[in-house]
Amino acid sequence: MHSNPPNDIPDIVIGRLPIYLRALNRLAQDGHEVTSSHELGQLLGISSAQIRKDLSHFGGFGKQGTGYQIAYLEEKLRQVLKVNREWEVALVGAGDLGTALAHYGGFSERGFNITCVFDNSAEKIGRSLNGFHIQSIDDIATTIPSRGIKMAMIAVPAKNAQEVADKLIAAGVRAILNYAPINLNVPPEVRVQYIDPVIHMQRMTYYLP
Amino acid sequence: MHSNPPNDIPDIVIGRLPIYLRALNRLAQDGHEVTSSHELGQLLGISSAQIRKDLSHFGGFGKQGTGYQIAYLEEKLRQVLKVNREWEVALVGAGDLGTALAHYGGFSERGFNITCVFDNSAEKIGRSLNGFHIQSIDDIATTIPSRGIKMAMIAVPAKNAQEVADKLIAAGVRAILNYAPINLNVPPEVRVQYIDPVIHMQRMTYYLP
DNA sequence: TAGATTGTTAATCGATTAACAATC
DNA sequence: TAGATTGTTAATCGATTAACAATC
Repeated sequence: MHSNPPNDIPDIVIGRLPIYLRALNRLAQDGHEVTSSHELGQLLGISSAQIRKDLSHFGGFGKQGTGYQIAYLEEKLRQVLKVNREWEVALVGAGDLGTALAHYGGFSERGFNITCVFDNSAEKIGRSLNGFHIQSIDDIATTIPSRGIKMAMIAVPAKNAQEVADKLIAAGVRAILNYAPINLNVPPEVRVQYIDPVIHMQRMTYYLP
Repeated sequence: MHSNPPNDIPDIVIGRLPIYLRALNRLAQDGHEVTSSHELGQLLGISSAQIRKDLSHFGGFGKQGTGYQIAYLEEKLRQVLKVNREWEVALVGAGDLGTALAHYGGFSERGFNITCVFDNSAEKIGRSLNGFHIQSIDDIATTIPSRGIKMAMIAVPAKNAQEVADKLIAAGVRAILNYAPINLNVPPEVRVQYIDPVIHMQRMTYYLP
C-alpha cells in the first residue's frame, strides 16, 4: 500500500509521534525539563513500554535511570517528522469551512502556512481571504507546481472532492487533509488524512445508553 | 479500559461502521440499491473479508450470491450505532472555532443538534449564536442534567479544556468531541474523540521528501 | 552504591486475511 | 443449473506488553 521510507516503520507508530510531540510541548510549557516513558504514558493513556518501543525505532533518545530531556526529544521528533521547518499549504474551498481554516491560527503557529486559496465560484475568485487572493481552481495546475507545494487541504462539497484531489495530485501535491465527507481514491505515493467530525460523533453514540 | 457493551465488539470495528455507513449513503444517492463486500471494499480501500467480518458481528445482513440491500444495511448500521434518532449536543466555547461549529450544517443534517452553547467570556454570555443564547460555563451544572444531554463538543483553549471536561462529565456528559489540542483524562465510562488537524498534517510530512 | 529508567528481546495478544462450505 | 457472494473458521500477520540486562 504505502511505502514507509527509511526502514519500514509502521504507520501506526508514525501516527503516535505527533501525539508525543504535543505532550512534550505541553510539559515544556509547564516548566518541566525531563520526563520518562512512564510519565508520558500516564499523560496519554499509553503504556510506557509502547512509548519506549516507538521511540527506539529512531534511536536512543533517553538515558537509563534519568529518562528523556524534553527539549532534546522534541527536537529529535521534529526532525523525524520533518516538522522542523515550515510547510506551504494550498487550501481548496473558500466557503464557511475554508474561511474558518484560513483564519485558524493553529496551523501557522505549528509551521503549516496556507499560502494559496482556490475556489470555483466566480463571486469569490479575485476576492481576498486572510491576505491571499482567491484563485480559480483551474490555476491549481500552474500555481502549485511553480511554488513546489506538496500539501493541501480540501474543504469543498463531497461531490467535487475527488475531482479537486485529482487536480491537486496532477499538480504535484503528495499530502491531502480532506474535510469532505468522502473517501478519496489516490495513488499510493499520496497520503490522505480525513477529518469528518460526524464520523467521530457516530463512533461514540454506540457506547451511549 | 473501555467497556464494550453488547458482546465486546472491538472498538476498531465500531470505528469502521460510520465509514461504511457514509459509503452506503453515497451509493444510495448515486442510485444503487444493492452492493457487495467487494464493491464497498474497492470504494474504501478495505478488504472485502474485513467488511464481511465486521458486519457479521451484528448479524447476517446480506444474501449469498446477491450481496447487501443498501437501504436495509444502512438501517441496520444506524440501529447498531444508535444514530437512527436525534442527539442533543452541548457546545463549549464560542470563539472562532465554536462559531464555525455552530454554523456548520453537517451536524444537524446527520442527527446531531447543537442545542446549547457555553462560554466563559462576559462579552459573549447572553449573546445569541445560531439561535441559542450563550450561557455561562457555570450553567453547565444545571442546564445539562436538566435536559439529559449526553454529548458535548469542546472548543476552548487547551489550558481550559480539562476543567471544562470535568464539569461536563460531572453534569452527565458521556461522549466528548475535543477540539482542544490536549489529551483529556476522563473516567472509563466516558468516550472522547479528538480532532486536531495539525496532528494529521504532522503525520503526513514524515512521508514527504 | 542503590534506585531508577532505558532499550530490546521474547511472549502474548488481537486483528486481518485467506479459504471455503453454504446458499441465494 | 451455474455463478456469485455471504458468513465463518483457521491461518497468518502484526502490534502490544512483560520482563530484564544494561547503565546512568
